[in-house]
Amino acid sequence: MGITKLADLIRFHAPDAISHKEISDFTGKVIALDTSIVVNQFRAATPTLSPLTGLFFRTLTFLEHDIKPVFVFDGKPPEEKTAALEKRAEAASWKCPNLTGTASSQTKDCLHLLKLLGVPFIQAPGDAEALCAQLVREGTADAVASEDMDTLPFGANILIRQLNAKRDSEVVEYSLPKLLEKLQISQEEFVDLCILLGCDYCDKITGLGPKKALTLIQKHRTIENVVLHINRQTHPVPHFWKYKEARKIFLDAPQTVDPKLIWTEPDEEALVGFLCHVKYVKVERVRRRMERFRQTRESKREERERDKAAGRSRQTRMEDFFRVTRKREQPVEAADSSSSNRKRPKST
DNA sequence: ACTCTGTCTCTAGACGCT
DNA sequence: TGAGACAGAGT
DNA sequence: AGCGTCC
Repeated sequence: MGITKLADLIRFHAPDAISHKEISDFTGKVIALDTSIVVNQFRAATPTLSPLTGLFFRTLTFLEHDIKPVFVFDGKPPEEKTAALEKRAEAASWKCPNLTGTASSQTKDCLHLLKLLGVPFIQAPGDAEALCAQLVREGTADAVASEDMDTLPFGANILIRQLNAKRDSEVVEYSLPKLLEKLQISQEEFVDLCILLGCDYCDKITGLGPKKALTLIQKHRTIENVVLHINRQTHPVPHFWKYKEARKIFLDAPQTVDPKLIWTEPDEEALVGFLCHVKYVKVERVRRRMERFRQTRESKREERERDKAAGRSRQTRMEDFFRVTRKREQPVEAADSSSSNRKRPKST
């Protein structure tokens, strides 16, 4: 579920924290991905067939762009989240939610596939989103790609949405520093704001939506102070409200060893063996994709050689990450400061 | 008027052939 | 599952 | 670009 209406709030109150890019702008970056989100996307898109092929194709596309993905797997969700998970499972189907953190067979398949692709993965102690955010905070990853907004209160500076394998698709980047700057609140205050908006870890105060919650936090800075200044008749505080626990989950980083992330060449023969023999994917499909993969990499390599020979210095580091705006200029100057920054200036 | 809530509806990935 | 559109109720 | 297929 993520944070209720947070995307709307940002779009309306801090559009400058959002920038539109394309996948090639993330060349050379380490991107952390919440595996369960990715797999669920493929499952939702093609309910009848395995999400493995989707994972296979998309990961290769990342690698073709010299993007270094690291897949993070969910661990045992925190106690506070079980209520939300149960409610979600009940709404979806009768199935009991996985509260134990035990790897399903599907998860094992994903692990195996990633291993054959030479892509690193990490088992999170708790929520994958939390660990993704920590990887970004400590500099292990440059950004986290997810459709969920949770990583922002978890402290990930850069969140990327709509990062898929389609050509010319718009990638949406959220900058946490820009967001806090624009809203004029601290990270701690932002966490309180997210709790008021509604998160997975505790109840919310009914009657408070994005606009009021933001105003209240900007005025009173903490949930404790907000509670003192609202009408408790019209906006009753939940009984046994565990907002402090939720706050702790967001702000206290999960302890984890910083693993050395290694990317190696995909093992084509093993991939064919697994995907085609075990999972019955058409051999020719896998082969053809791997062929394209090798060709794309080769041409990229040649291109780099040419650039180096031409004296162009290599792509540098973190700095250009925040400044990439080499898309054709967007008509941002044209009045309209409110919400519609969503124009697509076309595609190359 | 403004804003939150509930309910409804639609959509969702990537490839390759034409 | 989430995200937009709409109707409805509360302030 | 549109559309059927992937498993």
